[in-house]
Amino acid sequence: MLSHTEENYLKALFHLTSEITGKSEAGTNELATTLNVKPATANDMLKKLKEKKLISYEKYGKTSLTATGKKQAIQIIRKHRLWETFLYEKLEFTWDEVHEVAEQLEHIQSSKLIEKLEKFLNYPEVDPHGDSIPNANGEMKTRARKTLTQVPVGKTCKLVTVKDGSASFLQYVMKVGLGLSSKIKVVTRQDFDGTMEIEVDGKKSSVSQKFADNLYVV
Amino acid sequence: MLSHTEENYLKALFHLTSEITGKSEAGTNELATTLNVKPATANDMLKKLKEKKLISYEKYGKTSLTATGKKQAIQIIRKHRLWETFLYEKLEFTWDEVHEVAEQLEHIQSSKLIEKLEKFLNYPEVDPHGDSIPNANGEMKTRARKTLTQVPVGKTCKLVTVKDGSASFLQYVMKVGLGLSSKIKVVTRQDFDGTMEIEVDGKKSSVSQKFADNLYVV
DNA sequence: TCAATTTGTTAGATTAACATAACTTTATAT
DNA sequence: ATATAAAGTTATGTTAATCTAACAAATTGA
Repeated sequence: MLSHTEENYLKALFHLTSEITGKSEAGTNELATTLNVKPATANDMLKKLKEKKLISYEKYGKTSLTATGKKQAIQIIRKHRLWETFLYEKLEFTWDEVHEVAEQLEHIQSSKLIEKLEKFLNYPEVDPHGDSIPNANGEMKTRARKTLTQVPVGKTCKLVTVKDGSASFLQYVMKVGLGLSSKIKVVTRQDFDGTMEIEVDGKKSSVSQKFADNLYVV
Repeated sequence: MLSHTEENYLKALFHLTSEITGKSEAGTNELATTLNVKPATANDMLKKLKEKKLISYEKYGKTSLTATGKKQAIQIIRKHRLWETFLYEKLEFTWDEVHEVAEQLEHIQSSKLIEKLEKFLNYPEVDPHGDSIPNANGEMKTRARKTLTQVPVGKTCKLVTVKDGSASFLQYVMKVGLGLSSKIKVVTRQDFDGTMEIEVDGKKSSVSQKFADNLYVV
């Protein structure tokens, strides 16, 4: 049985070494920063997690999760995302409120609880941020999050979430007629600077690449 | 902000000094026993809680909650009971499974969460064990509780809750075919030792007085 | 009433998770 | 190539929550 703190280290390591970041190892300082602790503290924990065979770590080297460690990390992420889905869908939390509470709920120890919760939510595959939810075996549809920038001309996609959640950006998004689950058709794209023409509910708009990079779609 | 441990002490003190137990103070050893710690450990915590003005405590004396401490304890109990209701009603947990998981969930810190959960459950007044759920202001309907022992022969009553909530007792209760809201008919009672014959869903069982004393009914 | 039992307290250790300060190793930049 | 910066480590200390062992106070029962 892992402590809350140990679980948080595994989760942080998983995120720091995912496909999205592109890296397969993380540094001690980097890890300490993401967990808001001092490097010395992280160093202590790395030794402990190595002892438990959850990470590969050598003095002055980079750290990565072992197969076992990764498995455990995925289970925590599974719980986190299921709770986020619960908060969003059943308790009327907004997308920006779910994370903080899910950070606490993910540490509740009860396999029955998480299985029943998953069933109650009707086996969702994606959380409110559009991240896919691993199943009980840790298998995860790697629908790696895609931004609007990656959608080919002529195709239509659905808005899942935004990367930058600032009020100013959200207002801009709404001005273009977009909301959660909006269908977006990519009409044209300039090779020069990535500026795109998109169509939402029959309404055409021109948006910059920076804008498109901030929209996650499926 | 209280630690999980501090919250558990307040909760234990509340239960040890409730109307049901009849007492208004608790001893150090008694408290230690219910929390599964050594008296020395409880003693340290009592000093700390006194410092925080959550309990009244004097060296070699008995302990009781202050108004502030009681208020906090009730909020924890409110959370516990709402989570139990959620597990029972929404996640298909059985009667005897809810407590253990609720012990963990009750420590989640988020007033929004508990308000939304209460709304989602449609403002329940009673948890799956029949204990009333305090509202956001800490107000609680104190229903006069009657035990099965007090029901006259020939009468039928409804099971509301149990006095001893241990898993082993709850399993025994279920074995007799009893569940929340079960109708119980008292068929016979021996004057000698109080042993009763009862009927639940047409099924007859013989139960001891001790057993009957543990069942609250209306 | 006073010796025995129960109850409560103190002192001193331990463990997990953090910190600071001083140090060592590795990376980098001209 | 090597001085400097960045990254990582070690030693030491703190706090919260636990323990054991020894001691002190309060209760009780003959």
